[in-house]
Order: sequence, then C-alpha cells, then structure tokens
Amino acid sequence: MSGEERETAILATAERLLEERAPQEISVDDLARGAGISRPSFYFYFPSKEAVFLTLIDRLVAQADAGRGDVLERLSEDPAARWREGLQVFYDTFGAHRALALAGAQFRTVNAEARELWANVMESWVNDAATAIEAERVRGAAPAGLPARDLAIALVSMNERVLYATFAGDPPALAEETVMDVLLSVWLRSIYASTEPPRF
Amino acid sequence: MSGEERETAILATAERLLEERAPQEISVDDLARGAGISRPSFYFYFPSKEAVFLTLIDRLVAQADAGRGDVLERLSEDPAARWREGLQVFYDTFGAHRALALAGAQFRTVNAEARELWANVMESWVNDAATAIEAERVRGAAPAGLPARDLAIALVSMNERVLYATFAGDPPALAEETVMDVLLSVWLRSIYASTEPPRF
DNA sequence: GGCATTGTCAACATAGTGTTGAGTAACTGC
DNA sequence: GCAGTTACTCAACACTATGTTGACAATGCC
Repeated sequence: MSGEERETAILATAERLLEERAPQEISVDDLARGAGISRPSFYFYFPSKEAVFLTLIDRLVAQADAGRGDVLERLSEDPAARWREGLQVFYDTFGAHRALALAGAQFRTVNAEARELWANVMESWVNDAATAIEAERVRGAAPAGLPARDLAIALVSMNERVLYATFAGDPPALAEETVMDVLLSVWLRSIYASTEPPRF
Repeated sequence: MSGEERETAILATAERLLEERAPQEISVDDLARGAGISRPSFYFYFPSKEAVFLTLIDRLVAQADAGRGDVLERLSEDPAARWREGLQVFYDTFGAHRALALAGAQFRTVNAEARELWANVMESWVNDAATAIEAERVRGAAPAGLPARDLAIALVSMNERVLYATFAGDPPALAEETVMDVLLSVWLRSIYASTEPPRF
C-alpha cells in the first residue's frame, strides 16, 4: 500500500467511525488501526486527529460551496421556486453526509480552524442571499425593510440550526418531510411580506 | 471551610474559569485548586467536571425558564411590544451570563444530559410561542399558515443560533444593538404577514 | 469517651496524546 | 549495481489527564 493510499484509508476510517460515534470518542489509535498502521505512523500523515476531521469538513464545505449555483440570480422567473432550489442545496449536500455534517457542527465549537472554515461558507450564503434580496427590492418585487444583510444572517442562521436539529433528530425538531416547506415559508414572508402586524 | 462552602467554591471557580477558557480546557485539577482542595477531594463533591458544568447550566436554564412570564398571553394589548418583551427575556438572561451560555451551547454538543436539559427549555419556549400564534389566529390578528408549532420551532431555533453568534462574536453575526430588532421583525412578518410572494 | 459521619489526600491504575530515534524499503542518479 | 536520498514504519518514551483506593483526620453527638 502506498503512502497516498494510507492517507486515504485514514480519511475513510474517520468518516466511517463518525457514523458510529462522536469525534471526541475517536482516538488516534482507532484511526491508525483502521488504516492498518501504528499510532506513530499516523503522525506521519496528519499532525493530529483534528487535522483529519478538518480535511473531511473542508471537502464537504467545498462541495456545498460548489453546489451554490446561480438560481438566486434568476429569481424573477419564479421567486418561490428559485428560493426553494437555493435552500435545497444546503439540505441536499449536508443531508447526504449527515454524520460528517453533525460532527462538523460539533467540532466547530471546539476548534478555531473549523470555526473559520464554517464562517466562510456562512458568509458566502449570507452574501448571496443579501444580494438576491436587494435585487428583489430593486425590481419592486420585495418591499423595503430590514438591511438585506441583517435579514440574510437571521435566515441563514435559522436554516443552519433547524437543519442541524432535523438531521440530529434532537427535539424540538422539524420532520424531514416538512422542514423545507417551513423554512421556505419563513424566508418568503420575511422577504416579501409588506405588512407589519395589525393593531387590533 | 464547611463542605457546602467547598461545593460552592468549586462552582464559583468553574464559572470564573469559563470566562477565560472553554470547558474542555478546564481540568479537574484547575477546579480543585481554585476551591483550595486536592484533586481527589474534588471527587467527593462531584463525580466529574461535567457534573459541575451541568449544575451551572441547570441553574441558568431554570432562571431563563422562570423569566418566561405571561407576556405572550397579553399580545392583544400591543402585539409587537409584547412579542419584543418575550424575546427580550431570552436575550437578557443569557446575555447576563454569556460565558456560561456559550459554554453550555458547546457542552450540549458532547453531553447527552446537557442536550436533554436544553431540549426541555427549547420545548417550553416553542410551546409558549405556538400557543400564542394560535391565539392570534383565533382572534383574527394573524392569518392562517404553517402549523403553529412548526413555525414556532423555526423561529425559536433562529433566535438561539443568532444570539449565540452575536454573544460569541463569531461571524457572520448581527450586532448587539440591532439583533433584537432583526429577530423581532422576522417573527412579526412570519406570524402576521398575509402575503405570499408576488408573481411578477 | 466511643463512634458514626464527613471530609482529606498520597499513591496508584489507566488511557490518551504527541515525540524520538533507529530502522527498512524503494526509487534515483551515476 | 551501488551510494544517496526520500518515503515510510514503529518500539519505546515523556507527558497530561481522569478516576480510584485506602489510610487518615476532624467534627458532632449520644
């Protein structure tokens, strides 16, 4: 087995083990054994187990980022449908690698690099959403309201937290089948609703 | 120093240390030293350092729960103002113990008991909000729409995530001064807005 | 004074991380 | 076909943390 194969084996072992247990319950020894090498050899490939998780998360995040197409630039075709497609990318990418996505969310709370990595994705999403909201206002489809960026931050944050709960299944969570409908509805109302609450 | 004072000293040390560093960077030895006892003596008072953090979080959560008054039952007086008061409790309670709140959010990802504790608070908030939304619909102030509970879950989740980012200061975060305005606006639009997006 | 109860800690056992240094295998240029 | 370099491996070590044991005080109280 070549060096590169060993490295791949370590990453594969990590992803597999993350499906069974949390990152802090996986030891360097587990990863080394899983890849068929000794613990010191592990350190030839990665400086720490954190680095392994970070590599996996980095990949997933890059994938999510690549999935972010240009649907938000074609909102005028059919706003509700396009927004739905936009939100769906998030759901699909992370839903396809749940264990890793959940591990990432957890890892992010204890690791500065992971936190930064995630902050970057969030920032891209927020930017896209804010730009789209502004465009909708310019073309007269959406009324003025909160600063677009502030609104985008709140909505993207909502999606993150709600999807996390749904994937992890920790209550109170929305059901898989309805989660996207609920999120989309809050997005649409927050962006397009022209009414403030009635005073009666 | 009596036994009870020692126990209090351990808790106080934990809360103080949490202001400087993350829970996983605090050792049993740190807590014991801070309380002026040896490490083995620590175990006389608490079975693990997790138990210490759990006790602190439990208290904070109880405090937040107690703060949840009946404002949501008096929405008809002035919906926007009452909802604002309701959301403000969340902000005030956790804002007053930021370090602990952030540690709690982190701890929750690795500890089942903490997770359950938090799930209970979330559930209370969701219930209150859902009940209030239904009442607003019944009295004709809010239009029909998403199941009230689903909407409540999404909104409470949004608040949690957004406030976490604001308190932790990890980007993209909303500013302290505007965060409550932004959240409130999304709540009001999601609950009271009667318009679906225009099709032009 | 006897005797629980409460509290204390030195010493131990165990499990994990990361390092060192000595060794092997394989390819590279001559 | 062999000297030199690079890629890779691992036993043994040093360190840090957790949690346990068992012997030993104090304190109260009957």
